Amino acid sequence: MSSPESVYDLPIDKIRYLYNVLFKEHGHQGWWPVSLNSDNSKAEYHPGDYDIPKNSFQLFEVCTGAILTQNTSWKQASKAILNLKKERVMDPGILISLTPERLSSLIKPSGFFNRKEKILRIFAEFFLGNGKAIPKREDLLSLFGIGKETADSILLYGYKSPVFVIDSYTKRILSRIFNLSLSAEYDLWREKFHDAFRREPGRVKTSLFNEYHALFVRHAKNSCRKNPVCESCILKEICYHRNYG
DNA sequence: CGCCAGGTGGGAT
DNA sequence: ATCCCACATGGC
Repeated sequence: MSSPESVYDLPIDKIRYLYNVLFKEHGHQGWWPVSLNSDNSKAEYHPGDYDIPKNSFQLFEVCTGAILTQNTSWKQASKAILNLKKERVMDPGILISLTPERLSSLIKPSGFFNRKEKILRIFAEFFLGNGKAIPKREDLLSLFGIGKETADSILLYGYKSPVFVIDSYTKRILSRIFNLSLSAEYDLWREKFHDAFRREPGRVKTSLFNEYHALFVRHAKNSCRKNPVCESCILKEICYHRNYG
C-alpha cells in the first residue's frame, strides 16, 4: 500500500462519509459569490440559498467569474468583475461590442488579461446564441479557454446542473486521504462522485455537489494546504498521508 | 523578495 | 500519453 491506488478503487461509501464529516464541521458554504443586489455591489456568498443565480444577469456573472478566476485568486477575479459592473458592461451583448483593448484593461486585475479577453468574448457569443437552454458540456468544452473545470463550474454553479467540479484542491485532498495519484484523469474523479450520489434526485445532487466542492476548498485552505497542517485536521484519523505517508 | 492563486491550450518528445 | 511552457496580476 505504498504506491498510489487507482482512482477506480476510490470507495464511494467513503466519498459519502467524507461529505458528512466536512458538512457537519463547516456547514453551508454558499458558493458561488454573486451580488444579490443588481447594482455595483461586491459579490457575496449566500449560504443555504440554492436559488442563485436567480436570473440571466446573475447567470452571466457566474459564468464570467468562472473564466476570470482561472488560475487566479477569487479576490483578483472579483476586482475584474466589479470593474465590468461599474462600467455597466457585464452583459454579453455589450461585452462583445467593446474593443479588445477596453475589455482587457477592465479585467486586468484577474491576470492573463489578453487571453481572458478572448475567452470572455467567445463565451459571450456562445451565451447569446445558446438562449435559455442548459449548454451541453461538449459544447462548452469546444470553446477556446473553457476546460473541464470551468465547464463544470458553469454547469453546476451557473446552470444548477448536477455535475461535480474537480479542482486542484479536490485532487490534493483525495490523493492524500486515499493515497491516489494526483495525475489521475479529471473524468475518473468526476465519475466517482457521480457514482457515489447516483441515487439522489437531480435537485438534491446539485445542491450537494455545490456544497461538497466548496467544502473541499474550505478544507484545503484550512488544513490540507500544499504544506498540510495535519495535527488539527478533522480528517486525520482516516487520512493515508497523515498516518502512513 | 519568491511563491502562490477556484486552468487551459499548444507544442515537443 | 506525458511533460513543459506561456499566459500576468497582486496578496502574503
